[in-house]
Amino acid sequence: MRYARIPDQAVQRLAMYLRAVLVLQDRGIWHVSSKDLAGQVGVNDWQVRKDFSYFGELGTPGVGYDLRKLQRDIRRILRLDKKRSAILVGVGNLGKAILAYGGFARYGLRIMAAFDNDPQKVGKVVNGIRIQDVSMLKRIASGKVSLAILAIPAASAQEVVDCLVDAGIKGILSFAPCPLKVPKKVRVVGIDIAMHLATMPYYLSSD
Amino acid sequence: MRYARIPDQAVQRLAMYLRAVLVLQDRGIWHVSSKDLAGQVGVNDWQVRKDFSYFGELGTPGVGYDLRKLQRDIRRILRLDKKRSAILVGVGNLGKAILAYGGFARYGLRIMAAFDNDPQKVGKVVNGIRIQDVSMLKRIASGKVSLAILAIPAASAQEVVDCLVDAGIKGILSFAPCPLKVPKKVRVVGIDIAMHLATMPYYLSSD
DNA sequence: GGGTGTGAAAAACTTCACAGCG
DNA sequence: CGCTGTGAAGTTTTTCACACCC
Repeated sequence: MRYARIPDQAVQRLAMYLRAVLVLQDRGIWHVSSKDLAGQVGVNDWQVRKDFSYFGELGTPGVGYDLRKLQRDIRRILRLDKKRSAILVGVGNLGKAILAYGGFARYGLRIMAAFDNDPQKVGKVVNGIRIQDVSMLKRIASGKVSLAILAIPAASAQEVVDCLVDAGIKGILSFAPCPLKVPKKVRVVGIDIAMHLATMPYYLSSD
Repeated sequence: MRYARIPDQAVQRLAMYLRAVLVLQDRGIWHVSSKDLAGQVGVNDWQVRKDFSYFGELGTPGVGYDLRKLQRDIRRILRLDKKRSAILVGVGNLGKAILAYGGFARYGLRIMAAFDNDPQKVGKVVNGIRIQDVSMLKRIASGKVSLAILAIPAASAQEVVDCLVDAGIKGILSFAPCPLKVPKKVRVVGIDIAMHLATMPYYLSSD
């Protein structure tokens, strides 16, 4: 079963396991069982083992998982074992928050450039990064950067995405509240914050 | 099949359909087929029809969907047919971005209070909302507000969540990069931005 | 005994194909 | 005829139970 198609959700959970591994290691823990890890993440122990089994034998029967090895293994699987750069397009409130956020580093990710179309903002430096005009997007050294974060309004999103695709970007994390059209080779993950809040009332038991 | 258990994913897509309906209506369109709507959202036509069929007969055979009726129906299904208030906890960069964002209104949602634990921030007014101390969370009129947005670091997240649960909050949209423990009756949606970016390299075909 | 790895069963979700309505 | 609504088939994902290893 090891080389069968792997569920997307298993990949998502793998990232959650990595997050948990880092937390446990910070606490000085060296070793976990699938049950411990499951508890930390909020899933079942057999789910953890099954997810891992898609990728190989990561633990030791009767013993559990060595956190150092597990961290290395998950990083390798998720291709986070080398440092990667991303660019940010849109330095509004959300864009600034993303630039200021230090949480990417632990996954080996770094924002190395920021773009905006507002002449007022271009040239300014936010968190050590000089904001460039969006017209400069065309000049991204293809292959050097494969990830982009999109924090712009829906109206201009598709236009910018087309530009990013031309520039050779392979993965886009978009906060624009709209669907985006890209070639099949490009992966888009859309996070529509308002929409996420909007689905909650459905689940509210009463009221 | 109408009253069987409805897939979570169908509910998520329902919100996407609503988003698309609003866009189409803005364009002056009054009427769509499942195929048109599917194209707008990026799914298949039969998926649209199946999703709708979980909730009733929303369209007219041979004709399609009336956008005004469809909007009303989806709003009713998602329980967005009355205005709701949410509170925000954590007025850092991300919290400010959320306060400034105007996209909640179209779903009938409004942020009516903001809280932070930083004395420097308490008392200040951001986007017309005065920031209160987190200790005031206890005084949220239970039942008046059932949704909360959490934009705080992982370290204090669980503590604040416990507080929110005590205050009667039923749904939490969390940007804290950690799992949260809540009673089963409370719904938590966690968005870990860095983790979403971190899962992308896995899917990058080359490099 | 304690704990992993995994085939097989069960459940959930998606896709299909077509009856039937306007 | 065009398009919806939906049972049934097909596929994916989760859950289970247990063989097997330390």
